[in-house]
Amino acid sequence: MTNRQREKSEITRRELMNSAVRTFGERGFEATTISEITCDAGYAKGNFYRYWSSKGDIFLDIMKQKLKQHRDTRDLRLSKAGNYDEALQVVIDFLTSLLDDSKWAKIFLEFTVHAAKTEELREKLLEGVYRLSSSGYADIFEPFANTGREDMEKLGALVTALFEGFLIQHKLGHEKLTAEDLREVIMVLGRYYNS
Amino acid sequence: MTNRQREKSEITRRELMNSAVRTFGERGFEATTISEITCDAGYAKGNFYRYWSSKGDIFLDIMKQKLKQHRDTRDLRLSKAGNYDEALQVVIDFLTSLLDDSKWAKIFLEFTVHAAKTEELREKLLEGVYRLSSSGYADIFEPFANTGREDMEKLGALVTALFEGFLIQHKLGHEKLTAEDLREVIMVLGRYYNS
DNA sequence: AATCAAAAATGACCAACGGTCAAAAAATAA
DNA sequence: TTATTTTTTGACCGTTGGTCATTTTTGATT
Repeated sequence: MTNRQREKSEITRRELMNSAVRTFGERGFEATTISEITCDAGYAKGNFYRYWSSKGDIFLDIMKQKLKQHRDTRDLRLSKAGNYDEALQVVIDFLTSLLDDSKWAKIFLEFTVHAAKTEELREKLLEGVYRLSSSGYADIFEPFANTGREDMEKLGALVTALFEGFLIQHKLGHEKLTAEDLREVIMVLGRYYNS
Repeated sequence: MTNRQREKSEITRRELMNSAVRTFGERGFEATTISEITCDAGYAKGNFYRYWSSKGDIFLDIMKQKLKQHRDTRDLRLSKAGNYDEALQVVIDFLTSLLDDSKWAKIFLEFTVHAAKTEELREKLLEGVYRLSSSGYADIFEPFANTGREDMEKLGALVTALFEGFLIQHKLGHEKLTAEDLREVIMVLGRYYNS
């Protein structure tokens, strides 16, 4: 395989990926079809499977990529945090930044529940790169916390649960809870689990 | 239509319904097919649509029925509650009883996320018979609460969000949070929103 | 018992999906 | 020009939810 060939493959891959991001973003995970992705990019359906093994496979790629952006911003700000309350603020801002892209947050949720049905996808999702993990949160809080790691992991899991439950309600069009409410409750829980 | 005919229809409906409950319970919402439901009951596929208009339609029936059982138990106990803390306990026990049937709780969640994609199903789900609604919780807490209805509705929405976020984690096989943790957090939030 | 209309049940059929794969097209090496 | 490898194609497969013209069963009427 020459450089020129590798380049062509790389271009095709990128074209398909861009088309996938656009289409998933417009129509969600389940409603998006492989044909849509490939035809929009100017290719035939079969070509998709040279680059990804399934619809879930490419979505994991997208998810990892999008989450990384948010996390990088968060980690930068986190390096400047000096105490527990500031770390809590950074985490809350991180969640808020996910919510600002609420279309994608909802699509992630749709995919998460879909993935729970498939052994392979479920395992990948638990790896941590793809999800808000409780141990990830624990790593963030532990340096500043008064209580033990166990409590911080629980706090992390609770924050994730609240966030995803919040998303379900917004997916259904039930908007009783605001992002501000979420922030407030996480502060309350954050203090509770650090005392 | 004679009585005998109505009876026969009623029997068929019940047979299909039983088959559906069994199959949904074994294989979840998406994985269950209409053919499975009808063939297991000894009928052809087409007959299903004489009784329900879609797969989602029959599932709503099942959901309503199962939720009603839990709610009836809850309301009975609620009538004996004398103060805010006791009402909170009853609500927590209600959620725990849903969790004890965790297989179905997860299937409800699967369906909820599925329904969010369909205009018709989404609207029905918001009606309240099919879901833990924030106004329903507010009705429960309001008579005993120090704070206003707005706060109680927020508390209700938060409890639902926590519960469903908890379910997502368990669907993925991530069991950092226990039912006991859930209980504890709801107590914390319950006190916070009543002060 | 024979006839007929209404109700109940059937299953072939449809369009759509994710995914497969042998074969064609394009690019490279000889 | 020819041979080989890489890239792309699109017909095809099995499966699904849902439709509907047709058949079977039922019960009333003569």
